[in-house]
Amino acid sequence: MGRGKIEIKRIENTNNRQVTYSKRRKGLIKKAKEITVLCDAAVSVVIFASPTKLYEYCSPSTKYTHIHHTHALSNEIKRIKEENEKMQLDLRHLNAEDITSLNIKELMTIENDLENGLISIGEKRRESYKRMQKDGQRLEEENMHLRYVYEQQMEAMAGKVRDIENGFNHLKVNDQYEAQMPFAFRLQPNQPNLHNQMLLD
Amino acid sequence: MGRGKIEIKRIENTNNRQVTYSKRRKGLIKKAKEITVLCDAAVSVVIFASPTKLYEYCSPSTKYTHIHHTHALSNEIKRIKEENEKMQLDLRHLNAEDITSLNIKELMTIENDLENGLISIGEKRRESYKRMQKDGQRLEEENMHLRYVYEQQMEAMAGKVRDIENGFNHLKVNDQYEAQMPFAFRLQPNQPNLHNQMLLD
DNA sequence: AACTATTCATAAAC
DNA sequence: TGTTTATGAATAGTT
Repeated sequence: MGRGKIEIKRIENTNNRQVTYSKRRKGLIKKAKEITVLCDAAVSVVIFASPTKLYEYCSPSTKYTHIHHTHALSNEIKRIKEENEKMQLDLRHLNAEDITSLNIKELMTIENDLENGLISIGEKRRESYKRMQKDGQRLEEENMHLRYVYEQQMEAMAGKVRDIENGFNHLKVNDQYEAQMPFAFRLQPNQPNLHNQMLLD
Repeated sequence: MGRGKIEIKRIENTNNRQVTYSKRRKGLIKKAKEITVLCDAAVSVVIFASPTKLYEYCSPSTKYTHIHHTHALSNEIKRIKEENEKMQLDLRHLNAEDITSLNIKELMTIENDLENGLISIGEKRRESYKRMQKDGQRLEEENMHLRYVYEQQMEAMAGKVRDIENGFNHLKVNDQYEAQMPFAFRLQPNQPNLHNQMLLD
């Protein structure tokens, strides 16, 4: 749409390319805003123009969603890791002490059996203990599954967020662009462990 | 542009809004692609139509980092999965062996302790059960929390997972996201009386 | 940066 | 949902 039809391929003339970029960038962001308002959709548009210029548009709901998700995901990942450590400690604790405790009970049961001629108590306790452990295992499995699926989310979400962040870092040449960077696409900086581990390859 | 000029405000008629959304989404992404090619710019467009439907466009230049970080994250996921598997093994070990780990030597040792009045059996046993009960409660609470927090994110991001799996540079135009919702979030009723079952004596 | 001829996107209708 | 078409919007080339 213009004085003549153009083929969609890279505009080799630098000046023309810049001019077209400015015009189309403006148009693109205008249309993003329009669809946001007209259709109640959450839209984010991020444009990196080489070499140093960035323009972006985020609808308010997108911004909120991204901030919320990013923050929530970071915290949840951290919490889950801590929880894993705790659980393992608990498990070791169970191994170390409860077994002994159980053995004591068994002994006591046997004593009781010997004294009173009863055999049901020990069996009852054993069953109860088994059931508790089974419940624990079931819950662990359930949690693991939840985490697994959740991690797939993380993969998609955090990867994308980080890409954009890296893209910004890569292109950024001064603080002006830092200021332009949409807050929505920054990972929360208070998760250094998460950050490092994620970047390990 | 169209049969008549329209004001840029939310389209209240649901059907009209949907139609306009489809058309303009298509147009927006087309223009994003065009500016990418024409002007050598990196563009990312993400559109949430509803919590469950997501469309995105990433220019090829943003693809690489995306893939890289997705890969990096999958390693982290792998690590966490292994961690969880370990825990499960520990629990199985507890189930399989500890119940039957009573052996004569231990019995003799404990018997000896009993004879010498060194052990308060009842107290130890109560502590043991209490701890396991607490552990079960904690796991259940965590489970509920995980479900609560993740379910919302799942709904919002399930489509994105599909997008990542299928490739990064395509516009998805099907509406199968709901059907592809992970099974983890088809909630099954938990055993409601776990705590009661855990109680003994 | 403006202008404007032209193509393009799309609102309404079907 | 898809197709058509009249119309307004976007913009390529010009100044």
